[in-house]
Amino acid sequence: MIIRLDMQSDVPIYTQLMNQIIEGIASKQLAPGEYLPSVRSLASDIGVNLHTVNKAYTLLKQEGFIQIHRQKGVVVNPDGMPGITPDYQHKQEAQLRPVIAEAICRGMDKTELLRIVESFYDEITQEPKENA
Amino acid sequence: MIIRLDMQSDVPIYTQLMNQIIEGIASKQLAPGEYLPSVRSLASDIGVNLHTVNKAYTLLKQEGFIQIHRQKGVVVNPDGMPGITPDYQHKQEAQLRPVIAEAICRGMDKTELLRIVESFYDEITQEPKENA
DNA sequence: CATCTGTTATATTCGTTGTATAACAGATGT
DNA sequence: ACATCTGTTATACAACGAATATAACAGATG
Repeated sequence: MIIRLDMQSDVPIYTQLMNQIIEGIASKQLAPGEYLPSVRSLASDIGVNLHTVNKAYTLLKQEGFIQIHRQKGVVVNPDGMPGITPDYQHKQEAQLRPVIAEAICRGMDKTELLRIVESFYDEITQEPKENA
Repeated sequence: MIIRLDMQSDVPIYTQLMNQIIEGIASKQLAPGEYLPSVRSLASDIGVNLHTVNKAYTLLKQEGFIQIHRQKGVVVNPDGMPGITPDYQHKQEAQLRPVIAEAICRGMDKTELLRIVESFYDEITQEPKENA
């Protein structure tokens, strides 16, 4: 999978990494059971420190997206993804409300907003386009 | 309008302030032309520093949600809200994609996600419930 | 036994967040 | 005139987070 980082972004690198891996799983470019690069090789590939990658992996593990095996490496959780927990629902609400509120302020129609969300949903689930 | 701050949150205070004012406008608890408390009085009300409120106000002004008049105070933009600019669309995509991707990972159905977005949209536009 | 894996421990640099004072400049009300 | 309100600006400081840089440890593998 191709990782794109924006070093100018105010979004932390480890967060960008987490987001891209999660989107990779959502788009089935990464399948459960599939191995991810080691912290050291990924770090050197994308030109960041080992600890930055390790932080992303550790957080993804805590949330249940991946498993980390001591001397075998990092693997997309073969037991499936975490479900819709109450904690997750709260996090999702905290993320969605401000976005929706701003859309309303700017005069975005409800159907228009839903259309946008739907199109992103489709865009993500339709990829595995791996080859660009 | 009632401001609720979570001092334990990892979301910066000035961001929480911006979000709540934007949601206040979206829910019509705050109308265009309406005056907001001065930086000093709001800061003392919610128990934070003057500069923290000032930062929120300054950013809201830069984005066009409010106007700041030198010696008269801060007012919700009476000329209307900012529209759907390309910059805004990019920001919105950057905010939405990770949320949608995680929802997909966790097995959230498209119609379920749309239902959630719609219910938040309705919840915000249906308030002015001011009295709790 | 060298080499790979994740893990842990320090230390350092840098930017952001939030606070704390202080002062300035213009408008308003008495 | 004068006190008082407004936003604004300038510093300084403490605390934290992000990212880097080394180094070392522990277990598995070839």
